[in-house]
Amino acid sequence: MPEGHTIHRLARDLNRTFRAKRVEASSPQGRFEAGAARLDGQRCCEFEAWGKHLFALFDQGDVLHVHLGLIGKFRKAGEDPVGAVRLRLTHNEAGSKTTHWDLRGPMVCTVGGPDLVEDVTAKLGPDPLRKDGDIEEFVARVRRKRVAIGAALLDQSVIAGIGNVYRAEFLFILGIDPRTPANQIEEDDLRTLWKLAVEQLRRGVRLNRIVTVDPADIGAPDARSIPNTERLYVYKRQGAPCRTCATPIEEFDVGGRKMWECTTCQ
DNA sequence: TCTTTATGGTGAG
DNA sequence: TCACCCTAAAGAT
Repeated sequence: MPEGHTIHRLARDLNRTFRAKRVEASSPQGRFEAGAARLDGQRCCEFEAWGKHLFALFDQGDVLHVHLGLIGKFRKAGEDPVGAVRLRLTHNEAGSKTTHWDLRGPMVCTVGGPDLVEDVTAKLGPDPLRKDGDIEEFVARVRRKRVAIGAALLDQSVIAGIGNVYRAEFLFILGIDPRTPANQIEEDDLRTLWKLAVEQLRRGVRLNRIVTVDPADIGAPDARSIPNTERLYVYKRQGAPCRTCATPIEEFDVGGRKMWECTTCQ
């Protein structure tokens, strides 16, 4: 379930276990044996996220780079590895409980040197969840794009961390047709879009799930209490009535991925 | 118990 | 544009 909020939440949770700690690394599945052996026994400085990319920095300069892709998972696990565990990280220290984190099905899992973070992030746009995420950089990058705004929002070199759910939801909330050429959107509207991304992704990190619906819209006391079936405005809701105007939500393709919109509100 | 689908991205053609 | 990667939840049977 990985859009940017998932990766930032993972970095936060992994830091709680591993920051400034010695790490045991292994590859029960065997596909990452050399990399795990290289990291085994090293001290982790910290985990860091940029968009959908996760890094672990080690004190000798080594860097672990993980990208979950569509189906990857990185979770706390029990004593015995289950299934194809690419990488297991363990914190095992006298005086504290042994903790395992298991990585399965990642699109990327590699180890490199100190330049790895820079090499990867040089290709990425600003990340609305990072302190260095720059709104003007976002505006400039979008305005260089002639593709539809719905495609531009999925382009990680324009804005890092947005996926197929958030792009559909943001464009609904702002009343923008996904097919509008990116370079035709007003700068003020792009700034509003960035601020919405900051606010929404922060909520995603806090709740550890994507909830874009305004609680007031459905009479809920707060975002946390919104049930999963009511947490989104348009994503995967084709045929269902728009929560604002009851027009049936439509599904079509934008930028090679499925998109949903309310043709009345957008 | 089975089949389908997915919040992603790359690389071949 | 499409096959592919190859996990696991959700849906179909």
